[in-house]
Amino acid sequence: MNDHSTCQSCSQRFNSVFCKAKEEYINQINEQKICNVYKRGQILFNEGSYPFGVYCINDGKVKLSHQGDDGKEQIIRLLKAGDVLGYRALLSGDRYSASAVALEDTQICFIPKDLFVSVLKLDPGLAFEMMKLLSDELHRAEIKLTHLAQKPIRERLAETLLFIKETYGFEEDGITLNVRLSREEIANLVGTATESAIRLLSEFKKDGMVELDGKKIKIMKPKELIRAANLQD
Amino acid sequence: MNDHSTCQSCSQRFNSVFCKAKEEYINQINEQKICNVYKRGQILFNEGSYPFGVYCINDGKVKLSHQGDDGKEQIIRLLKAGDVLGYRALLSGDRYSASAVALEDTQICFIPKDLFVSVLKLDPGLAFEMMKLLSDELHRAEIKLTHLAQKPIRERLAETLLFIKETYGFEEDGITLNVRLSREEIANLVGTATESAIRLLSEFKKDGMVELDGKKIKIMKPKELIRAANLQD
DNA sequence: TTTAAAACATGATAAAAATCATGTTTTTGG
DNA sequence: CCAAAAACATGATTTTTATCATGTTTTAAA
Repeated sequence: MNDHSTCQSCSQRFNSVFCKAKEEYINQINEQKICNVYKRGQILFNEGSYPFGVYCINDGKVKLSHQGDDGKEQIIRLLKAGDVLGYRALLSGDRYSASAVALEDTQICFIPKDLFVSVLKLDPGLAFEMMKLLSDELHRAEIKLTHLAQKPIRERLAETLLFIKETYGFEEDGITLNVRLSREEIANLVGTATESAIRLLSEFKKDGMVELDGKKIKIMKPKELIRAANLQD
Repeated sequence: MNDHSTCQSCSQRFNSVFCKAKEEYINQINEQKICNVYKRGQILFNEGSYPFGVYCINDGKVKLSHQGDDGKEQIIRLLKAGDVLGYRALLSGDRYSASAVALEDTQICFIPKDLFVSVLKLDPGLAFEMMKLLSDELHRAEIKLTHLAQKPIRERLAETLLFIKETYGFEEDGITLNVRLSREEIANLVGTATESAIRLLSEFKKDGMVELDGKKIKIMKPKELIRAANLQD
């Protein structure tokens, strides 16, 4: 568990969008921040409600998901220590368009809206990092959008497993994905029916690319998985 | 055709991301901007090349599209007068991840990278508007992503027609979409095969929702089209 | 203006993916 | 620890969508 008693000493400080922010503003943020622990499954905020600030993950994992028109969940982002969330709605002046739920017990600091916005206007370093973050997210979303439109589910599942690896890495053994997601959540990340995700995971297992032990997924043949994802870029 | 002899007097100035930028910086931009006319079909920039600045549309229409892994185009944005493009790659420090092509004869000003970035760092008004723009684009991309994953093609086509209407509006008659897109382009906007887009447009015509005259598309029953799009949000 | 190419249209077929059905296993709350 | 619920798994079926094939119309260049 990381030290997050103060923002100044926070282990994630230079691993976050605040990396270039001036000491002076970090101190201000430190004074107004509110730290909290969210249990697995707890909701940080709900689609449709108003943002009162941004959330900064100190330790843990969070999923961000849209509710589709028919009620089906679409997971649009996976977040980890150092990641910030809740800024999209805040900057657009909207309600939240997605819900955030802790995937495991998670420590999160909350920074009030007014403070965040005022610092953003005063500190070009933070503002620029924020723009970079938004640009990167936009890029990721556009790539995903293209793949959803053009790639078959098998390739998208392989890509999703690689994406989970990129985001959360492996456990100590170096092959087990370091997060516990249900098959349904994997399907909602891929953008497919739960049964299809289950079926294809079984196929991947039969092909020896992965090993499945409940929610533990081991990547046995990363190169073949990359091939199965059929990534050009 | 709009006056774009100077940025100060540009008809799109307060209709763009520069609306809150300080006069002083607008003057600087005015001195370094380069105006150009692109003919229909001409390329502004190509996926994979490096950004040297941002483009500001004074008059005309532009499409922004990804090349999918198998070479299939995916149109990710439609742009019009007042819109800026090329900022995503520039802010991320990447190459362009999409290509921009003029959909009709289009007047565009080019603002060099160094100037744009320095003004962005000096002018919080511009920076904040930029963040808003990025946030709105991210929102749009995430909604589209969810719909691609969850909605049938018929609904997505209806939604796309409504989106085209929102973006480019109608001709003087108040019912004809004010842009000429090929069936293939419409398909690449919806994220489907060209034949499917053609087939469903014919269906919409049979249902009396639209009228088709070559590339001219008339929206006859907007309310039914909204219903066909099955939009909850 | 003519003519070749591109775009459009539509039917037939094939492939992909969702849904439905059913049984098994794992989780979880009392 | 046990029972109920949830999650997982897999086969069968249906629906959706893409692909293939072919003919027509439009567009654009010589």
